[in-house]
Amino acid sequence: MTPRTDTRERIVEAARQLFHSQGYAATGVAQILKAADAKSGSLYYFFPTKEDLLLAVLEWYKQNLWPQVIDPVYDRVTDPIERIFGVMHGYRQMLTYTECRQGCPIGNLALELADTHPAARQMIADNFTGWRNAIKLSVEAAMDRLPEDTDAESLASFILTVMEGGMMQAKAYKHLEPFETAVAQLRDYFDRLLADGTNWNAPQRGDGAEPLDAPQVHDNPSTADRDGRDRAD
Amino acid sequence: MTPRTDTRERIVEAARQLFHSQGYAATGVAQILKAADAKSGSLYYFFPTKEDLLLAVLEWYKQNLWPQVIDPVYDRVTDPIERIFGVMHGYRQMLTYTECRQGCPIGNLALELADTHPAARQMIADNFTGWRNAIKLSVEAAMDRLPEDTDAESLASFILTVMEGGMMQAKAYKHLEPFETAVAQLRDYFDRLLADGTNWNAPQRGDGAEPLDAPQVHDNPSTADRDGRDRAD
DNA sequence: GTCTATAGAAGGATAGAC
DNA sequence: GTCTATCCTTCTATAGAC
Repeated sequence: MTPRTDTRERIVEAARQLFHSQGYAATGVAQILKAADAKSGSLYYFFPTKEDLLLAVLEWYKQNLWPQVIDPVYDRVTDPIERIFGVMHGYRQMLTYTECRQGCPIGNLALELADTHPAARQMIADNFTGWRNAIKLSVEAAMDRLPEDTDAESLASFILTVMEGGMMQAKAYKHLEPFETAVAQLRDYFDRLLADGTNWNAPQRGDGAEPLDAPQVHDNPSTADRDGRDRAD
Repeated sequence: MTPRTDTRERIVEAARQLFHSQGYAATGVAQILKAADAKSGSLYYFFPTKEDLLLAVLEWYKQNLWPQVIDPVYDRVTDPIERIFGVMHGYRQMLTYTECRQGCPIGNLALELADTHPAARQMIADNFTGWRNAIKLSVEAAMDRLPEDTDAESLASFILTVMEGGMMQAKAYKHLEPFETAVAQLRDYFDRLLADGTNWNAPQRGDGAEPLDAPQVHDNPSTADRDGRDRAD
């Protein structure tokens, strides 16, 4: 047999996708092996237990936060406030592609495993911290437009809160609306924070800080999906 | 044997607690039976499948939202804004009692099961809708102090978003701080909404609408847990 | 590193007596 | 309605050849 050098990665990738769409406990090792086209001998050669495979998946998410989630947005958008909403827009697009299935992989695993799998809980917390730090960079970059007593850490944490809470409801309702609403309310909050920003010499929105090729990044609250249809399927 | 008349309820209650602390897939029928002191014959007499038991648990949560969550707060607090933060405070207390374990039972089940168990997903959505409607009542009661274009439904949905996102992070970090932060930021948002409220003839906070016996309901943002210790265990 | 085969426990669910 | 006994599947993990 030609020995494949990517077996470990294929197993991690298959596990990652299955954990995301079905959850950890509901995904059997046999199912992962089938999806990865591998045999149990290979899996247990790389990972002592299923939980170690889970930790590798969580490590993958940690490593891929910037290349997969942050960079694509921060490369297109320069204005710090719009970078934040650009990241939210990225999740919105994911919800659209998946018809609101799956949601946030870290959030899913957090609620399923935090109480029963201590090592996984720590990795999940690390993932949240990484995300919050990425957003915090943008909050800090916008500090000159925000109220003087703004705590960048708290505001970044709140943005994570809104993202996770919005994704959860979108998944529960199988509808984009609750997520759109959450983002629109967060935008309203930011508008009020910016209106209260005391440093009027700092650059404002629309002064060229926001590139022209990223208009789709701005979620317009007034055009949020409000067609009145029932949120159920 | 003395036939017990509460067997069904004991099974539902045991399942409810175990699903809350371990998740649905991770909880075995045998474990439920042991906790409920019942035998499989009884369980399958009342419930055709484990999933039907899950639906009964979700029905229980629906029935108990007002008596267990809303009424205890609304009975103590009359000011509509403080009622909202009183409900948040109730969850804060639960997090304290459980040392940030468990979190929101509905949120947990939402992320674990929404994609794979359609009937459960619908019940979960119904639970969210019930919660949102309860909060919406208070938002509507405060409309005369909020900006004219406030959408009570959206704001109530956003409050649910903040609650769920905050609980998730508290569970992931095993620390109250992210929840406190979320509530403090939501309070800040409300303060800004109220400051923008145009109807200055409407009753304001501190005019007696808020009862004196409920001072503990107000989460003071400036006293939020900020001891700087690492959020891990 | 990967294969086949399988151990050994736990999973959900059923049958039939009482 | 509740009991015991058990069926059959699936689970995680291991053993040992290659």
